[in-house]
Amino acid sequence: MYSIGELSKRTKVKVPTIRYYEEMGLLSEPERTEGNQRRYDAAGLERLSFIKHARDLGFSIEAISKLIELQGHPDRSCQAASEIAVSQLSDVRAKIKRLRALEKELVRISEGCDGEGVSHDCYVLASLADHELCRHGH
Amino acid sequence: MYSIGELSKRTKVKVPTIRYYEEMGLLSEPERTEGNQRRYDAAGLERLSFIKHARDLGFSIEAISKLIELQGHPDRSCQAASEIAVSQLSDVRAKIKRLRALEKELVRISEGCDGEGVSHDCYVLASLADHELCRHGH
DNA sequence: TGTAGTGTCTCTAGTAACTAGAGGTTCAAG
DNA sequence: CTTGAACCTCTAGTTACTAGAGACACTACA
Repeated sequence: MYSIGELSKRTKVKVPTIRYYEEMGLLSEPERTEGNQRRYDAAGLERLSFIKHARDLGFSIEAISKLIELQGHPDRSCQAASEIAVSQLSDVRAKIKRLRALEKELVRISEGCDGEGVSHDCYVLASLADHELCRHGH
Repeated sequence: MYSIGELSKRTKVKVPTIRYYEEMGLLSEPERTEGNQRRYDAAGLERLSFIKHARDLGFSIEAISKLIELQGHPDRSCQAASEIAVSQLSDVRAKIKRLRALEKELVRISEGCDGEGVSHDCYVLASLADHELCRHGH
């Protein structure tokens, strides 16, 4: 049996975050000692590792909830799981695309100013004030 | 003079967001009609456009505050502005890098499951449960 | 067995950048 | 002069946590 602190060390999830996951229903309520402290078993540790890994991959709490639901029904079709993963992937790709456009624009803006002039002539400020100066859509 | 709704249409910033920016100190308090409604002038419109553009580029409210500060002192060095832009750029690049790693991993995970099996054998679920299955660091 | 020190408990509030809604007032067109 | 859209303020909700207060529990050592 692990205390919440132990679990935290093993999974690298902070203690308050573990309690938060419990409140959100991602972790089921563990046993308690007589003194009301949480004690986790191996299943609790596994579950938390799953959550942590999914969060690291950017899955939302909601998505993780659904995935956990599925895990609990090993006989059910895993289409939903596949869909969640695919949607997460397209999410990530959309973000990358957008960030690349921003990157281009920021490079251009930064290059226009070496920081040695005076605010009045600053290309950074001018670029932000006037969208027309932008080369790429964003 | 523009009403808040007019300003909203011209800048594509939603009305409550404009009020929010005012509360955050990004926009100075505009004049009011006798009936207490906000009325903006050309300067207000320009300022809001600046904010909108910067937000679109991912600058934080805090960063924008600093940039506006600088705009108000045209004689001051623009080094700070340059630094803010550069830091925003490296932020964006870091995000892209991280998202690329996630993308790779998600592609791999998604490809392992066509959604036609059963949850018990699902590669998506297995991958999330076991970090060891991951090829790339994240 | 006593005690010190660390870990844990619950609860509230704060973070970023908004968004939504309630309940009431003002403006502008016809 | 009326009607309906736009506006006002205020509170609370969103996401995924994080921080802090004040109190209680556990463990190791003397």
